[in-house]
Amino acid sequence: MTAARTKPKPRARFRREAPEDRRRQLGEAALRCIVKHGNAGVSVRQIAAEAGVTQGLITHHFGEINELVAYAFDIMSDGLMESIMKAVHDAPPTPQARLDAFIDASFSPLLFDRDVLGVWVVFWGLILHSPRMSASQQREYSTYVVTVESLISSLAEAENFKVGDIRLTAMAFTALMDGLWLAWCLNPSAFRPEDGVQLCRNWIEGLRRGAYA
Amino acid sequence: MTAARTKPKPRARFRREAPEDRRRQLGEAALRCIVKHGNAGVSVRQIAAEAGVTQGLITHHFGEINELVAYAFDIMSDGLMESIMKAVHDAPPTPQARLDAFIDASFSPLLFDRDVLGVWVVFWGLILHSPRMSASQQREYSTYVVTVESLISSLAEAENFKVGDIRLTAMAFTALMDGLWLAWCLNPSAFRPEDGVQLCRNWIEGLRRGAYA
DNA sequence: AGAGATATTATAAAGTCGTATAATATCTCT
DNA sequence: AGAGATATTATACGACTTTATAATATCTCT
Repeated sequence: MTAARTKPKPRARFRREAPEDRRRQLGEAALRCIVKHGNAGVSVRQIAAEAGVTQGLITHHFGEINELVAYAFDIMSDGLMESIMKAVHDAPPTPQARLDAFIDASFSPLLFDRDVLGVWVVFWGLILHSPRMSASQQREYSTYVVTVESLISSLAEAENFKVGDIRLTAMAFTALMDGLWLAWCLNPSAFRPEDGVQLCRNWIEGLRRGAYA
Repeated sequence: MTAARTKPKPRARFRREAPEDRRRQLGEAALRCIVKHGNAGVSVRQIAAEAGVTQGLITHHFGEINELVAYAFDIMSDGLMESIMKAVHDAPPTPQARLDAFIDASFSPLLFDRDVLGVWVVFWGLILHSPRMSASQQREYSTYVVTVESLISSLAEAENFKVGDIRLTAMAFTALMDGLWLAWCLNPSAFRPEDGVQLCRNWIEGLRRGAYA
């Protein structure tokens, strides 16, 4: 035999990175894959390719792929929450201005985005079938609602109107915003983001007029 | 050769059915698979097994699997819409009673159901990536909003209050209900269905008080 | 500079996926 | 009752999936 029958493929060069860095890279690659292909993007091979590494690395860092996806969810929800909170923080310190900033940020192109919903829809699907994902979602939802509660009750105090059950009311407002987000992303020609902002303001106006007392 | 090397498997007996019947059977089998396994349930083999037929039948009746899924979406949305409209139709013919019936039906166990949301989440994921699915969704959403518009404007007329943009307002109410549905299904301990009904009534109360004029 | 730790690659195994093909059983119609 | 139409089965193929394994390159530390 003149030529080697087995050609030992030359091993690719690679950088060795800290586990936490690599985990984050993989998580972000996962998000990009989900944006591009939806549920079909949740695949060890695709994510590894997107991150520019081999598949074994995912097994090594996360064990099973579900763990990676749950981690990606945490990255994503932390990021969104952070950008909203930044907007609130940067607003003038009046209850009205802070609530407006919250609404505006929610309907800004950063959040009010088909790609973002695409990722969330995939997560919702997993949450319904995985306790691990469900736990992450409950944490996320809870902190979100608490924030809304606080914004609303500050406004109520400042303007001296009554709200019956603050927690339920905050969940209603959250639901309204999520519902508008969903409807617009599924069908962007239905209304404009500004219309969504206005509808939220109308809801607040109902609150002022005592509809939730 | 004494024994036959190839054992020709005896062909299974089967009933030959009208195409429209078979299509519906396959569509309903698809829905059951999606309920059971979420996105993972969308599979030619699984659906065929669920329907008790072989895979080729799906190709034969639908060409590609996406077509079957779109058909399943139509079955499902028609069914839900029909059950809501029945409730409205059975209510006393006053605007208030009809709107209440609409709300109550939306929060009844038939609709306010994790399994139902599970199916919709899968559909949403497909809608975002498939023009075919998107077309079906737009039809569905449009008829839904028109219904809400009609219920709201009847009430406004009867009680003599003003609504600025009926269409946008109807979309807000739709969004609120969808958002509550989503939140509750993802986390059923967050609130009770009755709370959801109350929050919708509060929204209507805001409408009455002119918050959307 | 050399050794130990481990992050990373390469590769294989077993299974599922969607679609295409040809054979055939079932039904309808005359 | 027999023939034609077609709904249905069985099977094959190639691409993709997840997970497991052993070999190895890279880095850190002394």
